Amino acid sequence: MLIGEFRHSVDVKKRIALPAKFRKEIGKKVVITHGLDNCLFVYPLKQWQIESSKLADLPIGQADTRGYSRFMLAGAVETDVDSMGRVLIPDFLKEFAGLKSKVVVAGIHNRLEIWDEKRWKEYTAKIEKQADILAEKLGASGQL
Amino acid sequence: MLIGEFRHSVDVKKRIALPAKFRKEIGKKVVITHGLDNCLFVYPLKQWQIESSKLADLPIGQADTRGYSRFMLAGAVETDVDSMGRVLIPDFLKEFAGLKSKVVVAGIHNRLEIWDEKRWKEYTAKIEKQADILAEKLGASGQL
DNA sequence: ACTTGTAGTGGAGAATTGTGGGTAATAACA
DNA sequence: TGTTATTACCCACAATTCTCCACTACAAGT
Repeated sequence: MLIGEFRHSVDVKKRIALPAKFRKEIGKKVVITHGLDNCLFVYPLKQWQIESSKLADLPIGQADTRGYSRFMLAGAVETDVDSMGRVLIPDFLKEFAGLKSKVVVAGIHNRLEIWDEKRWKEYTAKIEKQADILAEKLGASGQL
Repeated sequence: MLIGEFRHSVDVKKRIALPAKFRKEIGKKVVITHGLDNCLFVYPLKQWQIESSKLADLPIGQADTRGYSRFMLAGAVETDVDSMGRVLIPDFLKEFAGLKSKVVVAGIHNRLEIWDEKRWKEYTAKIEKQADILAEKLGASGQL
């Protein structure tokens, strides 16, 4: 289970160090792709196979699902983790997520998320305020 | 069953000693995460697995549930309890809960809660006044 | 009341992690 | 084919984190 929140920086060569805690669980190959809410998703290769097959099963007849699969699949890159536990972020993904120098790497169950630090702060500030309401809602609808 | 309320302090290295009473029941590994009402939840590893599997099942397609799982999962850290029964509090959690020097560690059934002493006093003062009203409400709706 | 044991706090040394840079290899263009 | 630019791999340093040990204070039992 990948959990936790870590602050790292993008170096001049567009590399981001993955937190040491995650390295064992993640392995040597990962897939980085467009995430939701302007972040990047990083899946361990194994997990990616599960996720991408879900996308493959979506009906091709609907414009919405077509668009969504393109968004996720075409935006995906398979990358090696280097010997120091770092991954290289392609330009188009770096730009998509608006990554500046400081980023946040967050573990969300079976994936990592990479956020620009500023956006992360804004997002979490918003969520914190709603957390109790959300908990209430999810509880009421039996999802929690 | 974890019950009781203990006063402790955060040392210069952001460590908090867990009450000796709880150590056996808690074990060597715990997960600390964002709690509701600005405190931190501390789960024994076993209990966490139960809680987190609920979160893992939430749909990724809804903004609400995405936000809530980020709040709980990215806000969580798995930590070892050191040989003296202490846990390390990461910066972002310490800040979230507004922990100063003095904290309160409270046992709530199957988890611990860590509160800043000042906030705890304010909160309990408020709740004490309402306790009979709350009991009434819960009784009326058949929950108690 | 004294002694013994346990619990809470603080500090120092050691190991690990994060980040930057340097060199070699590959690719592209002239 | 030679030269340049970009990418990949590896090493080293610096800062942070972890682990272990010691001291003090409170509590309990004799």
